[in-house]
Amino acid sequence: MIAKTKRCTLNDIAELSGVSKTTVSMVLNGRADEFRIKEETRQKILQIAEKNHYRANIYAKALQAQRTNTIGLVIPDFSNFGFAQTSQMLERLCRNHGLQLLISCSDEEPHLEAKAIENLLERQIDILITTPVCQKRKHYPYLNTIPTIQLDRFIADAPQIPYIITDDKSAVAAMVAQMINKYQLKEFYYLGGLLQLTPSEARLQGFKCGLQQAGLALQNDWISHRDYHSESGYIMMQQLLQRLGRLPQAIFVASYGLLVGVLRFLNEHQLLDQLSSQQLHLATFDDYELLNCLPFKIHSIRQDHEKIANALFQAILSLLEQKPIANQIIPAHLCWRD
Amino acid sequence: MIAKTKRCTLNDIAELSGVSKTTVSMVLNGRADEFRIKEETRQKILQIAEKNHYRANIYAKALQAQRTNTIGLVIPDFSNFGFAQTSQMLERLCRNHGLQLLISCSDEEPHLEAKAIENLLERQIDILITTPVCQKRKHYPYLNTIPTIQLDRFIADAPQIPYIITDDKSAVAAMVAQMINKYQLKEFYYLGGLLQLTPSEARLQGFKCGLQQAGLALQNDWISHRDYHSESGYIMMQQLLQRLGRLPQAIFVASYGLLVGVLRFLNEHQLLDQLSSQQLHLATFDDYELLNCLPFKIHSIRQDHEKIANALFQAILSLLEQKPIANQIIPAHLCWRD
DNA sequence: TTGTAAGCGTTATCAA
DNA sequence: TTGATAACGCTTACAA
Repeated sequence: MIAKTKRCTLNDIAELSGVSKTTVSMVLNGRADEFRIKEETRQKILQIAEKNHYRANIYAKALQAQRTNTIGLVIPDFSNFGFAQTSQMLERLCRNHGLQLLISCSDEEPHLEAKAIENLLERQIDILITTPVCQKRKHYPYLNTIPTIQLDRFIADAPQIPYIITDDKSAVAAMVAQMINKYQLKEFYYLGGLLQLTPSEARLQGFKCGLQQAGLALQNDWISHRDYHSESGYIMMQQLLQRLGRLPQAIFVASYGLLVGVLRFLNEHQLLDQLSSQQLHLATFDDYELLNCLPFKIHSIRQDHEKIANALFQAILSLLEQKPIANQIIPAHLCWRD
Repeated sequence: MIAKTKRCTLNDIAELSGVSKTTVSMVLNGRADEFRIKEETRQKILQIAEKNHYRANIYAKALQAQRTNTIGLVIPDFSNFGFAQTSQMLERLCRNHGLQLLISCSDEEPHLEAKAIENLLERQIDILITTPVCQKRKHYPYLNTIPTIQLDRFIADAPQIPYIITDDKSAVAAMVAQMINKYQLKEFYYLGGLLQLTPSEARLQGFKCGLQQAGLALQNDWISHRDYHSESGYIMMQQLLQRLGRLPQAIFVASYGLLVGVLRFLNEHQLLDQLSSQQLHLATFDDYELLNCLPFKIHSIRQDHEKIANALFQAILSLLEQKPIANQIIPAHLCWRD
């Protein structure tokens, strides 16, 4: 808005058409039939509204309807391809249904997350979708205040808050077990991210499961954990190599970010050709198109962001109708590159 | 909001404190001094508001203030790292200043763009930031209605609408010229995206400039153009190879998406080692961390998304104060990998 | 078939 | 130092 030619309101249209606000409101909301507005009046109003580019003021609407048709979404990171995909699809779905998605970013920082959520609550969002940064319910005092859906992760001690996540565990287990069999692996290392996040936990569990399924006994020093920055991938790879004094037979990396660090390390130490010659078998969680463009094969696990977005949207619709929703665990796809 | 325990309003706080709405409003807006509200009253109100988790209804506020403190942003693609970065930083800046950024996505489709913008206008955004998909002003009839900033591209026949873009031309020219000198190039091919977009045009101009600066005469068949999908990179590379019957000496690729296609082609045809052995020199617009992890060197150009976001934000502030703003052309950085 | 009036939660103006 | 009231633009009982 901001100064400039004043917007045209319901009242303006009413005056121009020589009828009352009520009539205009009914016609413009497609309830002309319901109230048996004369065809002639109807046409006139429609025409005048059209000509004047009338657009209802949603703030007035929200105020009187006591509902904003607005959904808040807090993700850790825009530049994370997966969250970007999910957000993009969800935004489209919402928009097509007259809902406005407000996207914010926590940067994995508790205080930024708190600020983002506080801001969304101020904006009277009808529903909150969040990827919680903290693990305890006590960090989220507003939880009873607003219908909430957890995305990608969940708070351990809030069983009544529904979540929509990827089935990390099954996917990792399947991939790990199959790799062991296929390559006759005698050892398998694991580089993971922040263990307190539920997906990290699930991926690690999947890894252990996979070993078990394939009958390979887990050794203590196979598992490393740090955070999800690519730098951590670099460091873990470096430490692993120092410890072993040689390249391991196989490594599962828990995220693409970590993989980038691992690759950078291997590249800087001229070890990438060990990958090409299959001396080292690499697999990663997350899938990127670039993995198809490398002179070595890295298997990957692709989350189904479309399904996730759809599930989120269905959940939104249910909540808006006050219906309860169930947790959803969306399968992931194994991408084999041979 | 959606049913649940009714939110607490100004009125509620007023009744609880035994004063009028006016007083509460003044205190809660930090204007207690201005109106010389008694310290005692002040404290009581603050306390009661605090205890009841009072949050002002911004819809009521917007309605009465005739201004929404809301900024609309339409980008082509969330999953594009650059746009994601810019959006993320801009969102943070806006939020920290009490502005709400509404992010939408056009998918490079004119009709989706139109819908997204229409939706934002309905939401009474104060300012629109857009990456226009179409080239003619006539596709954007609302342009006089709302203060607008163009991001990354601009419409040719709308010189009065300010834009903020990267200095593609200079960066490409510098990189191309330096590569020619460094590698003693006798030929240089160019794979570009949709020519009607202003950045494509600028990058191509930069390429031509670079040749000229280095004294290399442009040949007709050096330049190919398609859209920005990775598939196009693949196809252009394929056609180039067919045409030449050999690998060229050097190629500049106009975007990371195209580069992915090019690499996929080279990989599928076992040509990547030509890259490692510097038989083929590759450079690309856009910079990704993964380029540091490859067993071959690809030079790149990094846009300064932080500067762009900051420039956008400054422009927003100016426009909100009704001040005019100037076009901005932000320098890019050359990332050499040797 | 259409109009009147109240009310949604704020803020601003003016009065007390 | 504080309060009453109108207004923002819209929807919806209820009235005509």
